[in-house]
Amino acid sequence: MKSTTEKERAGAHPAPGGAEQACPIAPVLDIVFSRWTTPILWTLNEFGRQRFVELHRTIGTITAKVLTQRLRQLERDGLVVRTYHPEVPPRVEYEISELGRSLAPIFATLSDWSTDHLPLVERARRDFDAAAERAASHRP
Amino acid sequence: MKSTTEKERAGAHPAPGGAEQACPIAPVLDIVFSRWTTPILWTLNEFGRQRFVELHRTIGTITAKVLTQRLRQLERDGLVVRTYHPEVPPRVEYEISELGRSLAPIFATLSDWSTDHLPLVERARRDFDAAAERAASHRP
DNA sequence: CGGAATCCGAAAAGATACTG
DNA sequence: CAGTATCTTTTCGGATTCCG
Repeated sequence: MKSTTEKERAGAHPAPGGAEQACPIAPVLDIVFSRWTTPILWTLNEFGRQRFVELHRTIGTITAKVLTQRLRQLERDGLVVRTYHPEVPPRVEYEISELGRSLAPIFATLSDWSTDHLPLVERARRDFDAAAERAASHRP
Repeated sequence: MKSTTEKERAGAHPAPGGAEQACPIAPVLDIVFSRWTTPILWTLNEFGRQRFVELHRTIGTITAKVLTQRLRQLERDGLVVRTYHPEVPPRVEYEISELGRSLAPIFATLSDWSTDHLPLVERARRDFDAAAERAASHRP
């Protein structure tokens, strides 16, 4: 048995479900597009090397525990490089790797899509909710 | 109070946390890159209009409940169009919308990245695990 | 057939306290 | 400073049942 908590090891990925057969990009989701991995990668890609606290403050709402977990996973997947400086007080710096930098165009495309189409999504939501509201009032 | 289950309404999105400030593409994650939304969108984009059971079989492992939930969300966000045919037995068809189709280039880019870099990720994982293994054996 | 309602277990995330 | 350990809370997906 290892000393680390078995359930929270960096390698404990969710589940190799069956959607992977039907959708070729499903594996990428677990690697890049989890709740916090994308903001982390985006921040490191945008602002360059940062130490733990800086990263923590930049992202803002994430807890230190979750930040550590996600950073470990990203380090294991080779998207982030962790550098430990054995000083007092200790200093740890994170930077995006070459492999991680290869995601930059995807982030850029996503950002463009966001500015172009996000308003349409919000519009669609309002329409949908309004229609549902009207339908509900017709049969109480 | 509405008649639908409050907790499971299509509009019940997770949480407008604070990561949205730091990362401009965070909002897109909840819309497009949830566990099942991507396979659903990809399938509809690839194979065209399908009815509920077809979609269910194509994706394979998803349960009907979750498929319904995600389809509702996608419909609300305007990425998917639902067509109800009042017949016996009832027939419902889903197809990707114009807005949903605008995601196609992103999916293509992601697919390319996957084939190019996924092996490197797996390689990095093996290296990381091997290094961790060696480090662990040095201090038992 | 295409759902909706309900109950349930696993997993992620959050909060807090503590350490080298 | 940079985590780890532990506990609690929230969320998600799965299984089952029932209905028009």
